[in-house]
Amino acid sequence: MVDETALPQQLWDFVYAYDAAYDRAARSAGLSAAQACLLKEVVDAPRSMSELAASLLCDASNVTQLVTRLEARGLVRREPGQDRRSKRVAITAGGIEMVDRVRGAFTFPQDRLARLPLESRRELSALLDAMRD
Amino acid sequence: MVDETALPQQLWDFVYAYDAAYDRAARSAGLSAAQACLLKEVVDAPRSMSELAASLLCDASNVTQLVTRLEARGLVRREPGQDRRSKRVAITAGGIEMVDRVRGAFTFPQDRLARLPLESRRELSALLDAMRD
DNA sequence: TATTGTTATACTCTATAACTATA
DNA sequence: TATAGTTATAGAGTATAACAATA
Repeated sequence: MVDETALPQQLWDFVYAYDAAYDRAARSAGLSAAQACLLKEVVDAPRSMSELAASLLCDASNVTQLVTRLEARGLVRREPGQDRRSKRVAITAGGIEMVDRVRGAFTFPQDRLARLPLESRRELSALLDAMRD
Repeated sequence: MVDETALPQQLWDFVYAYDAAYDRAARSAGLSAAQACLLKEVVDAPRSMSELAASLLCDASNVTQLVTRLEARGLVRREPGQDRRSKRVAITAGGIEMVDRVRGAFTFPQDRLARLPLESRRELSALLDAMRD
């Protein structure tokens, strides 16, 4: 376990800025970050509601609402699943276009990263290096 | 500008997991992530409402509500600012204790990072290295 | 009984617009 | 007029609990 004290405050700042950048990209496409995340999860293959809850780290009832909103906009489709209880969420052409838009709008928060003290960037690099082994 | 296509999907996964870890830590202390972030901003020195809006990257009206909730729980205090329009948000002893609790509960999502392909970790390291110069 | 998903509900986050008080 | 902050409002994200249908 990596000690928390070894993590520079600036690493959190970087994550925060990265997150905000993603949020901006999603919003520029007319989506919330949560909606964009869900679309990304189903862009390659359909997923069941429970699979989505697991990978999005949220409750199933939340997925229900997210999917309902996305379905109302024609970006995903509920399809019958394996047994008659489960459903698969499949992306539509419109949904794929949205994913592409978000990707295109995303810009790496280089300015924030560049503002990190040398020391912090070194620490982060070292942290990653240590994990290679 | 760093090209978006150079960023591995796994980098986003890492950021996502890091963010979720912070959220868990905050919740284990009975705070939302947004509340914990605000407390962190005022832990060293009082800040005005508008300063908080700027550093939290959100609207001032949002800060008003966050501070109102935190103040109701005795974690921050509104103090008179420079002129009679502005206010400073100061942390209380209870607020400091909360920040410490969140810090103590935060655990680095090492498992996720360890799951990154070597290739991705190398790319991230390289990205950081390149920015040193 | 256990699992999959939904519904009802409540709280928080967030922004926009309109507002008050002060500068 | 401009600035700091608040209030009113609305939409979205989120979880808990209770529920229906299926296994």
